[in-house]
Amino acid sequence: MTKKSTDSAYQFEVIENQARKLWQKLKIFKFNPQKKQPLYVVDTPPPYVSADHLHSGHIMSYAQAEFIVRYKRMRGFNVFYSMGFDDNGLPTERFVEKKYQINKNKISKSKFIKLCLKETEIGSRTYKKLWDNLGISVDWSKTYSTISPIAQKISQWSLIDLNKKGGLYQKQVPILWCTTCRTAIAQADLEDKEQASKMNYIDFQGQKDQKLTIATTRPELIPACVALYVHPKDKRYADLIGSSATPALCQHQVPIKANPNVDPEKGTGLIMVCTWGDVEDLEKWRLDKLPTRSIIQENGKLNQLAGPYQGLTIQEARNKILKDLKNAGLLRRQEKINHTLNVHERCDTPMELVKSRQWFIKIANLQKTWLKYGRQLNWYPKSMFKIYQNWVQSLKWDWCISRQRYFGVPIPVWSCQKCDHKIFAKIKDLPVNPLEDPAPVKKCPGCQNSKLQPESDVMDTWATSACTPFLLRELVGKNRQSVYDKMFPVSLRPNAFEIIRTWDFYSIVKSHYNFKKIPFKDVMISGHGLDEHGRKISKRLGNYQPSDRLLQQYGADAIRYWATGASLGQNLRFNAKEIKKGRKTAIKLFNINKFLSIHLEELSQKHIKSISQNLNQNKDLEPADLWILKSLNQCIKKTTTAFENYNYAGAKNTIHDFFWSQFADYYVEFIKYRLANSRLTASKKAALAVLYQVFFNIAKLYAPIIPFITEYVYRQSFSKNHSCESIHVCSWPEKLAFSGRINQQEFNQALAAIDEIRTYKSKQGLALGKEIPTYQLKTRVNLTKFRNFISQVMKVKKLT
RNA sequence: GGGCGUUUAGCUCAGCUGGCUAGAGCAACUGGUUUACACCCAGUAGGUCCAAGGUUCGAAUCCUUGAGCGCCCACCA
Repeated sequence: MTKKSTDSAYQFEVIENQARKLWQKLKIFKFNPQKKQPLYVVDTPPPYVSADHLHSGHIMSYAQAEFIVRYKRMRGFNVFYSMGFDDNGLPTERFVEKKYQINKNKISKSKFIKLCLKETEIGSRTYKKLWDNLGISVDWSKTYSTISPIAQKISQWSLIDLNKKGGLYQKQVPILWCTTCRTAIAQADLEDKEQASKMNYIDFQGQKDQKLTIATTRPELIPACVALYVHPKDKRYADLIGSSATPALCQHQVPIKANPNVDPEKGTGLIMVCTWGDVEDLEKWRLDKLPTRSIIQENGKLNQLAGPYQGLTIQEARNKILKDLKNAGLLRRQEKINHTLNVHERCDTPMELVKSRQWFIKIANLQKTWLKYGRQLNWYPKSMFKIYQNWVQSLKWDWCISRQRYFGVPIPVWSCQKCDHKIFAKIKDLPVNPLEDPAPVKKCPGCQNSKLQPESDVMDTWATSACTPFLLRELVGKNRQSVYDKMFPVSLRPNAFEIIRTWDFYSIVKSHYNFKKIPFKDVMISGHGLDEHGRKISKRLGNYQPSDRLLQQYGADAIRYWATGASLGQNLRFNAKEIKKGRKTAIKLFNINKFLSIHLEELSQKHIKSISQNLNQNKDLEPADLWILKSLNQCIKKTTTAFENYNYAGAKNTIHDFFWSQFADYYVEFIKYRLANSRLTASKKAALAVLYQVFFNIAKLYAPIIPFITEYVYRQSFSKNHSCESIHVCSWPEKLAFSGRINQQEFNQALAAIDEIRTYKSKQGLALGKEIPTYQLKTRVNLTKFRNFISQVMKVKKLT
């Protein structure tokens, strides 16, 4: 008993460690495919292992989804909750390049891949530790990584199948290109970035020595100019249509054409079309079958067509040509402007259009299909469908899935060098790497040529992660056929809003081609974690605390509690006070548990057994008991509805109100005088039974949100009388049956009377427990019924 | 230019399909060792619910218009 001073205070380290060990030992979260209960399959976003700065935002979004997982588990679902890691593709490669200050082109492929694998190993360990500490209830025997053989196999299968269904093609076209990463990229990989630039007004040479002024922000593309355009009704230029011009500092001639899309108001009304400066150029080039003068190479440097600018980078060429134009007197004027550029989200490099041979999945002209699927999903919150819709409607390009990179899933194809016939790998051989493995046939089935070229490109990392809805069941295996079949489509896809246009959208694309089905039923979208000022958390700003330090400082329960602070889809500011509120809640539960156990200690096993029984036979319940039970039932109903709608924030608010304002601050105070009786009266027994039942249910309601302290409470006070190994596999609370009726309004008057006396004592500077001889109530209350109750609770000898 | 979200107490936010005097936590102030808890308890003060108009017996809540903030998309000659 000398240890009492340390034992009697709440120490989250001890409590949380105990719970972690218990869950591990009992394998509470292990998926059991043999269970009869309905399945609930969660398609958790596999985090990029290359994130080396985990912060409150990561904690927030994974915790929010996990509240639902724990709730569903208690609801009796057979929950499948696995964790994957997304470790292939550009994010990882960029991370490795930055960390080791290298460039993929200056290191051997095998060395580079080795480094990538090393970093992904480190990354996944970091994440696993964080998730364990946070109490993310994953079945760790069901993990995958997107570079693992099983993921490669499914990803390659999906692609081959998609090809059979006509969704795949290879083509040499101008494509979005990143000159830093030296790979093709997709529309979804672009990001907006505002940049200061200059609008340059430059004179081209017309046929009759006229000066034709064009405006451009990209003068380095002048050597790539293939035509000039005016609006057909623009009087200023009407006589030019059909003639030609010579771009500034160039020798070649370009035609002057008319197109109604040209806005006479913008610039000079005379525009240059280059191959290819932007999407507009591309359209006119296609439409009018213009010649190609492509000057930007894959490495971002200019080629021989650029003449004196050959070998320069885009920026160098821009500076030099502006200087030359100025010297030649062809630069009329410059205007400073701010414009938004499309940049590659991984490296901030402005996107270029470069002609290149790539693999595509057909998505661009199927908007209606994608919207149809989108409407079939249950979006939580509903408004997130709009983001999806918005994106689908803005699709311009087919999905370019080939990347000229190293660390990814290979495209499982060989091409005949003679007739370009495509030979796909055999399904039974997957996963394959065409660069290392033999082709499935010796000769081209088309022309009998024996020279087969292995594909060297890898896939966009999203092309693999988009397969997770049908990858998860592979972790269970086909020998569990009945479960395997039911695991797709999955029940829930939880993710942050910024990957709706990538992960969610691409998953729908894959699922459409491969199965003609929606990939998931419910989508739960989370917001962002922000810093305390509402700014986006970024490594560059350093405006965050590392997640492991947060956990050490506050404990997992407290931080999880904070994560309930944003309603679904909303951003959440970091707020240390809100975390402390979580800790206070844990402390309160800890202390009430202590209060309960002190009273349970006095009882015999037989009596404890009896108070853990149903209350519907108990004839001794008093008004306060009935009031709290009725209130608990309302709380259970409201909390359940909230969780059913993925509204963990509403659930928390409901439980919080009930627990603090009604249970802790009132009910526990109301029964103290009954418990103080040294004899085990019927009244005392009733109070203990209600205290026991209500507190048990509160612990269960809180369990999905603060799993550690609730597990502690369960082990301490309830597990002896209930068969569940852990509170997290106990059944979710349902409406309690009890005998007796209560007039809620009448009882509310008694509560008002108690408040009145509390205020009086407080204003008099009296302790609440101080006995006062007499008090005259102003509140109208049925005293014949409640005199004894009020005067006992408030220690008033004579109440009138 | 288009879309989405947001605006409620000093701060961070709840307020569902319109209905009793608009709530919580923190901060401030006053008081209190009360047999679970000083990591506590009780109380006090603090709000033209962004603005204007409309619907209604009644609006923080619904409609219209506008403003501020944040995000996404488009344009970037």
